[in-house]
Order: sequence, then structure tokens, then C-alpha cells
Amino acid sequence: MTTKTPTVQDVAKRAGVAPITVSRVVNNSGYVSKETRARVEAAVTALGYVPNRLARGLRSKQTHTLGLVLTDITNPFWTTVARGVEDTAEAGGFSVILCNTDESEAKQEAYLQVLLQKQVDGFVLAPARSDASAIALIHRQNVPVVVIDRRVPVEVDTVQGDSEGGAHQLTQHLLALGHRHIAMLSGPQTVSTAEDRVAGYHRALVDAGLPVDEAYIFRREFTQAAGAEMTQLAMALSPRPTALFAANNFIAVGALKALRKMALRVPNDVSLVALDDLPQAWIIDPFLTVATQPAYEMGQRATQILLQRLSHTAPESYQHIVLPTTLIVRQSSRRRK
Amino acid sequence: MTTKTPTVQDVAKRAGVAPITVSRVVNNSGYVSKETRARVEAAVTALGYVPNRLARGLRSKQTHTLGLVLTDITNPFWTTVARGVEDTAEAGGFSVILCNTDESEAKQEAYLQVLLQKQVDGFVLAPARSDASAIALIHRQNVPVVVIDRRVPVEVDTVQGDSEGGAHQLTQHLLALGHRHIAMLSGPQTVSTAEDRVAGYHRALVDAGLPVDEAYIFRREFTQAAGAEMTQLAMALSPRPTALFAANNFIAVGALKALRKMALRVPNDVSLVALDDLPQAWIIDPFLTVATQPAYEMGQRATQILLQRLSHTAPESYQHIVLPTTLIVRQSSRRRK
DNA sequence: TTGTAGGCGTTATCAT
DNA sequence: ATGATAACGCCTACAA
Repeated sequence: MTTKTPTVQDVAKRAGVAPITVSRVVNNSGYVSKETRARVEAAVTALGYVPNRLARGLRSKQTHTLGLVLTDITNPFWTTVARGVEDTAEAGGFSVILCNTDESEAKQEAYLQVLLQKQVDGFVLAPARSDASAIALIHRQNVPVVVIDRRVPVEVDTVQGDSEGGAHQLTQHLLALGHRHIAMLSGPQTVSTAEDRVAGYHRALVDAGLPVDEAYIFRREFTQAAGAEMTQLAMALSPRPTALFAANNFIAVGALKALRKMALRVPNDVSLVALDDLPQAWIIDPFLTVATQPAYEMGQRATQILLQRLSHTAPESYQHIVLPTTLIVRQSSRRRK
Repeated sequence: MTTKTPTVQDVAKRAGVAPITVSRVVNNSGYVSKETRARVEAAVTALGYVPNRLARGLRSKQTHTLGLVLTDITNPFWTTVARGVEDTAEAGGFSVILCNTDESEAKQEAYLQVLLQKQVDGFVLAPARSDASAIALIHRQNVPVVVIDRRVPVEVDTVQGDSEGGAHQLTQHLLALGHRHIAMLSGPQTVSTAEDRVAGYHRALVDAGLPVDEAYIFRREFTQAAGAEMTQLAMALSPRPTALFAANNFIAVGALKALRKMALRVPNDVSLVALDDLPQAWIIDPFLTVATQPAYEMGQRATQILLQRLSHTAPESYQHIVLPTTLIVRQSSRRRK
């Protein structure tokens, strides 16, 4: 089977028109008479013509493709963000290439390079670290980026959940229940989201006129294993915390598993709250008190801003969107005994 | 900022060589003297040159990109498959574009078109339906495909889990525990995987010399909602089933939720088994008896075959790989009282 | 409403 | 070991 794939030329010849006319029909651009259009369309289907986007992109400098670079595709928070991005992009006539960095800077740079080489028109990026290097790399090629979920020390559009506010909400909730020793199980210090959550926790304590004991603040990865480890350390403190704050959903699951191993019951023996929900699809019986972020909307908003930048309908100045979290009180938190 | 992005030409000029030499350096192809290479590399970094993959693909007819088209990215079975594909592709120097069809044929066709236009070198495809149309569309453009998870009525490479065998295993397990009325909660009749699981269930009953009552076999979507609905219907049968067989993990979760609503306990009041496991990351306390498929390996094998086809090192004849399932007996199944 | 000419950035082919 | 030339398939710019 060496039948060369048909090109605009072939279609044009068959329809008895010039190549450019075929282009106009296929792209719905410019004037084409009804009859010509019909003839061209017939030729297209007869030949099984498929436009070559490489050639199109090479010539037009527009690939109508966005790069979406996330840190953890196994976390439903991120798959939900991805849905928001994808739906919005599709509605705007854009495709999305999704890449997963596993929080690795090396992987991130490799993917960014590939996507830049593929001439994506723009990026939605959750930087593996809250530093400027990734954004600098992209900006160097004059490609727009919207940073999602995290802050970075560069001027760039950003869309985040209100980590600080959500953490404040949850901590306040625990304080109102009478808890005075609350351990904070957070993520890496290099990720702004983690530090914002620590800040919200901090502010709630200060607001309540309570001292902040650094020994009760833990910083590890955003993983189950880290959550379990931090829980063990926290429960060894004296005085022992009566409540735990998990800075994300994976940490919360790790905490639950560790507590179960230590034969401690939630919320009877210790209260547990988390920022980010657990995936409803897998939870038979939701019981965790959480502050949830509007993940889908975050993806939507980020993409809208990006599309506006691409169509030059965005305001000159960079935008910084912060979307509020929602407190959902369930059964994992209760009044201190 | 209207600084045009540098091209091979610019690099060539700066290094005092011909464009083709730059190409040879960047791609490590052909002979280049040490000194020339050094000069070119210096020019590349000085200018911040990034190769244009569109132009490269247009000229060389190879994009080193694979299309991965799946039916449900929210299901960890599929994210695990995706990991297997991605890792294998990356090791072979290929990128992957991941698309999610939501089991919709319309979405599937749209994505296939876009990917074909982007000139992907090959596909790993989980067809939304077990029919030939999608594969025909791809084959028409002379692009190789490996079908994963499902059978199709066309000659093509396939990689599947042993659905029939796994279902047989699980049913036999329930029969050995004394269950005689087992309801089968399966997926759509149009998906081969669902029907293979029904077939395995069927064979186990026949092997045991038991009659097969079609009333105990349900076919809906592979979703939680469908699982809950089928469970309600099943538990209304007379005689009431003492065990339920969920044809996938989502159906199992739906069944669990429905049973809980009916105040029926697993496994005290009814046994439940499933094909496909639940994601360990989110399960505090795994208790479901399952037959698991080697999802990661399925992705790996499919990609290996695809890469072999692309390098013309695959055997002439199409391959049909069937990977065995593993029975994991936990606490959701017990002897009939 | 339709067409002509040329070039996007790269590499295959054929020299030297 | 390096280079000149052309071509990949499409679309922008400019006619007619």
C-alpha cells in the first residue's frame, strides 16, 4: 500500500479548481460559490483527503494546540482541572496536549521543550517548583503561559484556589471545636500552595491569640507515604495533637492509614481535616471534613485567559485569579473531649 | 517583543556553516568534525535555538508522536495503562498525545481526525465500540494501530486482559463458596470486554453443571450509577442472588453504595466480586475480592508492538496478546450461609 | 468569486 | 566531512 496520501493539489485537480480554493472550502474562509464548494467537498470525500496540520501550522504559525503540563495525573484534583481545560479549549477550537511531570523538574523541562518544538500556541502550567525557570524558558520563545494552582516569582497570569483562605477556614473550624494542638501536615516548602496553606493555618492561630509552635508544622511531599510518616511524628509530640490538618488529599489518606495502624479512631480519638476532597467516585462513604477547591473552574478560567491572550482580547496587565474554597463539614472532625 | 525565533539558517550563519550541518549536529546524524560541532553547539545555545518539529515532520514524514485514545481517563485502570504506554514510548524516543473519548463515538472520531491531521506515527486505541469503523479510518491513512483492551472485527494487532478467564476464575470462586444464584452486572453489549466477562461467567456455570438464567445477567454502562441500578434490580429477583459479580470497578462501587442503601452487608448478607481492582491510593482498607488485569503491562506491550511496526521489526502477521488476570481473594466474598 | 507566486523551517538527495 | 538544491503541504499576500 504505497498510495500517497492526497494533498490539496490532488483535491484541486479533481475538482477542477486552484489549491487555494480547496483551502478556503476546508477552512471555511473567504468566498466560495455554492457549486464550487460542493464540487470540492465531493473531491475531498472521494479522495479521503485529510488536511496536514504540520504544513498548516508551519505556514500559518498557529497550531491551535495548547500544552497542559500538570504535576500528578493520578490525583483527581488534577484530572478535574484537565477536564476544565480541555472542555474550554475544545469549545474555542483548540486541542490540548496533556503532560504529566510527576513533580520532576527534569521531566518538566523535557516536556516543555517538546511542546515548544511542536509549536503549541500557549501553555497552562502547574510548575513543579515555584521558581521562574520554566516560565522564563517559555517566555523566551514568546509563547503565553497561564500558571495554575501555584504562585511563581515572575509576572505572569495565574489562577489559583484560595489555599490560604481555605486553610484558615479549616483551622478556624477546628479551633471552634475546642482543639488547641493542631498538627499541620503540609507539602514541600518549594511549592507555594503548601506554604500558603501553612500561612492560613498560622493566621488562624494568631487570630485566635494562640501561640504557633513550629514543632507542630511538618513539611514533606504531597504523597500518601509522607502523610503517614508525618502523622506518626505528629502523634508522638507532647502534648499530643487532638487534630490533624492534611494539606492535600493524598496526605489525608496517608494520615488515615497511619492512624488506623496506631488503632486511633477518627474522629473519636483525633479529628482530621483536609484541603482538597477525596474522589467521590471511589469513596463509598464520604466522611472527611474538607475545604474543596473549584478544580474544574480553575481549569476553565486559566484556559479562558490563555485564549484571550492568544486572540489579544486580554487586558494588558497580568491577571491573578484566586477562586474561593468551600468548607464541607462531615464526620471526621468533632469537639475536643 | 518581536524577535523572530531563530532557525537553522540563523544558527548556520552564526557558526559559519551550511544549514544542513546544523541539522546534522542537532540530530546527531552523519559525520561532523569535532570543531564544527562545537561551533554549532555554541551558536545554538547563544541564539536559544529550538528546532521546529512541524517543519521536521513535514519534511521527514515522521513526527515521533503516538496517539493514545482511551475511553475513560477518570478510571485508574486507564491511567495505569497510559503510564505503561507513555513510559515505553518515551524510552523509544516518542511523545504521546492522550485523548479521552468518554466512550463517545463522536468524540472518538473527532480526536482520530485531529491526530491524523497532526500526522501521528501510530495509535494505541481503545475503541468506544467493538466495531471496525475507527480502525478503518486510521488504516485508510496507512497509519498503524494497536487495539487495546477490546476485540474488533478487523485484522489488527490487539492486546487485552483475559476477561473471559478472569470472569471464569471469579465465578468459580463464588461457586466453590457454595453460591448458586450469582447476578452478573456487566457493561454494554457493544463492548467486547463486557461480553467476554459474561462468557467467562457463563462457562463457569456450565462447567459446574448449573443452568444459566438470563434474568440474572444485566447489561448497562460501565458506571457507578449503572452498577447501583443493576444491583437494585438483581436483589429484587427471586430467588434472591447470594452473590454479585461486578464486571468492572465502577460497577462494583455502585453496587456497594446500593447495597449499603438497602442495609445489606457485604459479605454477611451478600458476596461481591469484581473484575478490575479499586485504586489502592484511595482505599483506606481494601476488602474487595477481585481479578486484576496487568494494566501497566498492557500499555507496555501495546506500545512495544506499535514501535516494532513503525521500525518494521514486527512479524508480518498481526499479533493478539492476551495477558492473564490475577485472582485476589479478600473479604468481600464468603461461604453462602 | 477565484487564481498566481512564493515561502514557512526542515531534511533527502545528490554532489564535492 | 561538508554543502547546494529542492521539496514536504499549506496558506499569506497580492492580483484579476
